[in-house]
Amino acid sequence: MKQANDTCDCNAIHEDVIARAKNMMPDNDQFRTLSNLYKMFADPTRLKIMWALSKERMCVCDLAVLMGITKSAVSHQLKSLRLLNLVHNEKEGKNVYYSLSDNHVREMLKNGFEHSEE
Amino acid sequence: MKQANDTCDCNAIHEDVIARAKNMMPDNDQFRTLSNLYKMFADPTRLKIMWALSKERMCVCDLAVLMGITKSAVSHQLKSLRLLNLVHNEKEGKNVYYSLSDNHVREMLKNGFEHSEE
DNA sequence: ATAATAGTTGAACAATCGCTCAACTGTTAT
DNA sequence: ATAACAGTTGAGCGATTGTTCAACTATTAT
Repeated sequence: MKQANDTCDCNAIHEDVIARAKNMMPDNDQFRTLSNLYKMFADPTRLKIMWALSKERMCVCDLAVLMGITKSAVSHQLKSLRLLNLVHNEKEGKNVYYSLSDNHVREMLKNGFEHSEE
Repeated sequence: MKQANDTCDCNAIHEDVIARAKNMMPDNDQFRTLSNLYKMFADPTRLKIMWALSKERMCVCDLAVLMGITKSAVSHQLKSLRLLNLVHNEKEGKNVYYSLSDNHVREMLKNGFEHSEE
């Protein structure tokens, strides 16, 4: 029996099933990209930040007080969110105001909370 | 000026904003639970496994061949998914067949891929 | 009985993550 | 100018994560 893959440690049991799946399967980059998006929602702090911003525009200090962590911690998380274009910021004097980038993020949050209430 | 929180290192700049948010804010457990759900989607391997199972019921070996990793790695990930009730399994002889638990998971995947194509 | 295969499990390891701390920039007030 | 404050950044840390490896159970075939 043939080994279907270099790194896998077993034989293909249902070759037809595997072939069908392989045919439709999105490429690795798509999985990686999508998992990186979900990663942003996979931490309570970031989730809380996004929830807060979905309600109202806030500056870094507001968020820090609300979450009970340092400005630095908030800023680090905001940077990750910014890199994935989930939030954007506007500087006004000494303050930097953050808000959600678009309604898609808001929708993902809403769906999530609706599901978790089921 | 008063320090609004023990662990935070700054003063409340917009107390009204913070108060409003605090009022509506889901409790920490909800954020934690929801982030744990998203965590399952936050890894390329698990994402691929769920995508595959959204197409067809598969045994562990099928998945291992399809992903090009060991049965053990697949099994570990399936355990995490099982614990959150995202997949369920049926033993048949030597094989254990996995499928998605419900259409909600399928929908989350679909939404994700649709968004990542934008 | 024995061997072979499917799958699970726990230990171990490298890699990644989230936070704190300290140092820094930039803006405002004195 | 100087001080105070908002925010960012990078190093460092403890904790978590994903994988491999080896040992194990359970089922099937010889």
